[in-house]
Amino acid sequence: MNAVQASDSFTRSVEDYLKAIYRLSPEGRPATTSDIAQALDLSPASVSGMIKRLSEQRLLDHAPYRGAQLTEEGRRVALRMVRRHRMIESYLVAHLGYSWDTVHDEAERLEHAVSDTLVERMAAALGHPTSDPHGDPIPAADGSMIEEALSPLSDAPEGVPLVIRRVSAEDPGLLRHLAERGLRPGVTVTIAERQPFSGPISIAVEDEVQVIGAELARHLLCAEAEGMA
Amino acid sequence: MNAVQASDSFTRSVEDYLKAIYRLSPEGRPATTSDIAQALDLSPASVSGMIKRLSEQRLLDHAPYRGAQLTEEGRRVALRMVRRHRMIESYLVAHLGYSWDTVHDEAERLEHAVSDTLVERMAAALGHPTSDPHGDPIPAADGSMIEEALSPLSDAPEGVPLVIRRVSAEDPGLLRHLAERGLRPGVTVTIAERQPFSGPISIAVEDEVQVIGAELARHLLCAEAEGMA
DNA sequence: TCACAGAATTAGGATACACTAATTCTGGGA
DNA sequence: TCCCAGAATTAGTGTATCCTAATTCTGTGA
Repeated sequence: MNAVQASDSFTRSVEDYLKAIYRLSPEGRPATTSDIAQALDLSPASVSGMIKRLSEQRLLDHAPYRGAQLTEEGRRVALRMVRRHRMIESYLVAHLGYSWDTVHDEAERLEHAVSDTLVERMAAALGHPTSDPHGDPIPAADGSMIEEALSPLSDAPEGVPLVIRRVSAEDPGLLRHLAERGLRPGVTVTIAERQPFSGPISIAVEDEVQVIGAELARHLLCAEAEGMA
Repeated sequence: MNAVQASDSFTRSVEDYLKAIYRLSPEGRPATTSDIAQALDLSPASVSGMIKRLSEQRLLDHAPYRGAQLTEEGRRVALRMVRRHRMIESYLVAHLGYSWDTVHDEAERLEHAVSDTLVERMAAALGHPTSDPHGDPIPAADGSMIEEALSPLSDAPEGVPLVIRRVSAEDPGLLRHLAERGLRPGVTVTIAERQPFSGPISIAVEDEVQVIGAELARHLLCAEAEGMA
């Protein structure tokens, strides 16, 4: 009862830092102080201070001027927050009438307040989903997560049927725009024609042809449509 | 845009103080520093300090050594917290499998994190209930609340059919004990016999006769059973 | 190789809230 | 009326987190 955390209670700030660092280190590479500061809208000086404190608590590994990366324990906490966030989003959309463009902020606050019990009750009510309304994978309670390799629609070849699996965006306006066009996870699309130089892309979406910008297409992460069943 | 709050965001501590003071001033009489300290498990010195700060924010009226009472604004905030707490408890019991003895702590944390939108969505999902699983009245969104005059079962006359309306207790063990005996809001009971000197009370509960202590009976708030329909 | 721009850290302060210890006030008996 | 026990407040600290300003480090281009 010494090195081990009393249980699992961290301040809201600590949870936010760990989650941000998790998001900023895709391959476990260290996250920089300024990236963390930008992600959390704090000054770099504040981030330096917090990194030092979190290192002392063995939630981060940190060599001065070399960025910070999560320890095993830090990663565990971060993944728990990600699970909470995505499970809460899923629940609010499925049972309380939220739309995917309005659910983020609510989840952002609730994730710090829910108990593990509540998260598991929501999971059960949803049938233990493995992805959230944006298609982002939900880590399992043990921290494991299945990450499918996906490519942005902007890079996909013409003529091949693709399934939108994830929509990687938080901006409500953008999400609403996509929803209005039926561009959401699970939908099958085929690129009809792509203009060169990152120009607009014509896509067939469920019998309709739409033209979208390359910028938008970058947010749509797809897999090749297969028999699957 | 000066005396008026930016919007409606207070710290968790502030919300807890206001809620506690609300509960401690049934008739708007000032709550004492030591009562607040006891309710929140804080030192009286800390409470003195916070009372001063809340007075400056015009959430409390306070004359030194004379206790604190809510201002109109303070009362509004307190009632909003009470609504949240009771609505959350109702929702968790109705939709997420919580029992009335385990729901309090979860609600205590969530009430600081939910948005008004979420509270109203839960209210709608529940059909706008006016009381929570313990029978406590839920203030309306505008702060109005119907409080029925009730008397404890321990004081009720023999032979008169009574409806349990509220169970005023938080202790999980006590609540479980009552639930096991079918003593919950909405149930009709009749006192068969009362022992003198605060002795045990025999009651008929839905065709069964039970004997409970006067202490327990004090937590059961009842109204006379009437036609009602 | 070395200076310098930009990144990171340290220094020094502020705020919110908690605590213990010391002090002050209030109201009720003698 | 006056004293004193208990309640309340003030004084002085500590922790967590943020900030701005000053300083230090790192890596890159000449």
